[in-house]
Amino acid sequence: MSNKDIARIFRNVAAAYTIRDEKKFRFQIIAYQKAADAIMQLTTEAFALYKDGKLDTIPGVGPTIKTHLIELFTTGKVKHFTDVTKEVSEAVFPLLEVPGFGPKKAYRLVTEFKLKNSKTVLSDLENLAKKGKIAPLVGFGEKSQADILRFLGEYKDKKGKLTRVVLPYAFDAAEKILTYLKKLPTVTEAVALGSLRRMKSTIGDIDIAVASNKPHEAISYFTSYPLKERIIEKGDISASILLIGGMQVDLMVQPKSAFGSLLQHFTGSKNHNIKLREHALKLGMSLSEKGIKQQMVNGKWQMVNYDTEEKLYKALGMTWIPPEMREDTGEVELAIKNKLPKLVTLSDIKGDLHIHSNYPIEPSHDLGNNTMEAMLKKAENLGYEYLGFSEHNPSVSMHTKNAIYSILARRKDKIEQLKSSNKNIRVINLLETDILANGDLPIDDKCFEYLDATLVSIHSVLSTNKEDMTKRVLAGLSHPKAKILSHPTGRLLNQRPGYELDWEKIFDFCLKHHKALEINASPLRLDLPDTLVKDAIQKGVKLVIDTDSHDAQHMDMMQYGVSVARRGWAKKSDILTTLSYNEFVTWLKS
DNA sequence: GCCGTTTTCGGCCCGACTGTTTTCAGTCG
Repeated sequence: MSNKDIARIFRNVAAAYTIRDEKKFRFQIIAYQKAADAIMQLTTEAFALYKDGKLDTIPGVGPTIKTHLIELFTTGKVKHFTDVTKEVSEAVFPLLEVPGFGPKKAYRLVTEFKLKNSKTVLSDLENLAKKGKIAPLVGFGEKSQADILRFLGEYKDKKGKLTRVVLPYAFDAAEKILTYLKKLPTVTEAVALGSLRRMKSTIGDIDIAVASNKPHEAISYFTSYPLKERIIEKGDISASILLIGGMQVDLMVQPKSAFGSLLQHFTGSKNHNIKLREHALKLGMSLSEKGIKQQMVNGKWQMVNYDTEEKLYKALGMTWIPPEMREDTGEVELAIKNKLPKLVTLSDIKGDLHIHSNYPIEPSHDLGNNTMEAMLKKAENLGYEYLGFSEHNPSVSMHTKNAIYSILARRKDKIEQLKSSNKNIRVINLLETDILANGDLPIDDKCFEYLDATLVSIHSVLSTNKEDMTKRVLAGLSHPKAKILSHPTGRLLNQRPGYELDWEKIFDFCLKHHKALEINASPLRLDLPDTLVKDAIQKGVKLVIDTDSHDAQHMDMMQYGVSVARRGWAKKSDILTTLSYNEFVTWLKS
C-alpha cells in the first residue's frame, strides 16, 4: 500500500462524502483532502510510520484517520470507508481523474446510465456522448456534451495539466508568452507565477499575472496568442489557453494598484493561500486576489489594495515569505514571529564539484563535451572560487589495475598542471565513483592516492530493496575518501522515481562520519528532492549543490539546485560549497 | 475530522468562469 494508493483512497472518500451530502460533510471532505495532500508530500512511506508508531506526526491525520490507517494496514481495508462509498458505483472514481469532472457530475452520469465498470467507464461515457445521449439530460446540453467529449479526448492525450514538464521547458514557454504580452502598451507588468515562481521540480501549468487598467484588452490579446491550440476559458479578468504542445496557461489581470495582491494569490500554493486567508479572518480581515477587506470604524467593509507583496504580508502582520517556501509547511507561523530562515542564494555559491570534462579517462559511463580548460574558464565567468573535476571512474572491465593507476596518475599530473597555471580559480581533483551492487567501489585504495576525494553514486542495479540499498550506499560512503553521495535518490523526473533509502540511517551516518549529500542541480534530476533537503538540514546534515555538467553550458543550471535548497529551507551555512576554498578543503579532509 | 499566539470548543478561504439556468450549481485553483 503506497502513499499514492492511500491518497487516492482518501480522495475517493472525500468524493463519496461530497456526493452523499456536501453541506453536511463539508469539513470531513476538507479533512480527507488535506490528509491526502499531506500523505503525498511525505518523504517516507506511511506504512513505515505506522510500524514506528508515528502516524500522528502526519499533519492532517488526527485520532479518527489514524485509526482508519491502522485498520487499512492491518486488514487491507477500512469498514468506515466501505460504508461511506457503498452507494457510489466504483465507475465514478476513474472519472474524477479527468479534468472537468467533479464528484457531482461523475456521479450524475454514472447513475443516469447505470455504469458499473470502472475499467470501461471512460470509453462507455465517450460512446454515450458520441451518440448524443448526454445532451437531453436535465442540466446538460449540447455544449456540455461536446465539452465532455473533449475532456475525455484530452485526458487520453494527456494534454493540459496532466503532463508535468521540467523547469527549463516551462521557463522557455513562459518567457515567450511574457515577451508577447509585454508588446501590448496597456500591459504595464507581466510575470510568471504559480509553481514556476515557487520553483517546484516539475510544472503542470503556467500562471501569468498581468497589470493593466484595460483587462478586456489584455484578455483578448492573450487569447489571440499565436501558439495556442484553443481557448479553454475567457472571462472579464482571467482566461486560460491550451498551447500547441499541450501546456495550459492561466492568466489573470488586476490594476497596478492591486498587483501585489495578485502576485501573492497567483504564486500560491493553494494551501499557503488558505493559511493566509484563515489568518486574515482571525485578524478580522478577508483576503483575496483583489486585496484585503477590512471593517472600518463606521462598520462598513472596505477593500484595501496592495501594489507590492511586501506591503500585503506586512498588513497581515508578518514578514515577506520567499516564494519557494510557500507550501504551508510552517512558513506562515515563522513569518508571524519574524523568524524565517535566511535562505541560501545563487551568489553565495563559491564552487561546483561535479564536473565532467572530456579528459580521456576511459570511463564506465559518459565523458563530458569540453576540455578541463573550457570548464575552468566557464567557472571563472560564473565568479567561482573553485571547481572540482569528477569524471566517472575508469571502466574496470576494459582495463587492468595497472592501466587504471596510470590513467589516474596522468590525470593527476594534468590537474596539478592546471592548479599551478590557473591563478584565478582553485582546482579540486575528484572523481565520480560507482557504488557496485555489493557496496564495493570498483577501484582500489591505490587509485584514491591520485585523488583529493571522491563523489560516490549508484548507476546500476537500481531495483534493490530499501534495506539492501541503504547498506550498499553506506558501504560505498564508508571509504575515507568518499565524501559526497551524488544524486542520492537516483530519480529522473518524469522517467523513474528513484530507489528507496532509509534516510534516518543515511543522515546519521553523514553526521557521524562527515559526509555530505549532493543536491544535483540538473533539471532532470533535482536530487536530493526538496522535501528530503528539509529533513536533512533539520538533522544538521551538510549539503553541496552541483550541476553534474557534461558541457560548459550546463554549469548555468546551478540556479535550479539553489532553488531546491531554498525549497528545503536551506541557509548558507547548510551548504558546504558556500565555504571559501580553504574552509572547504579542510572539510574535505575531515 | 482536524486543530490551537483569542479557542480542548467552535471554528473551518475566496473568487472566477461556464453552462444551463432566470438565480445557480459545479469545477477550478
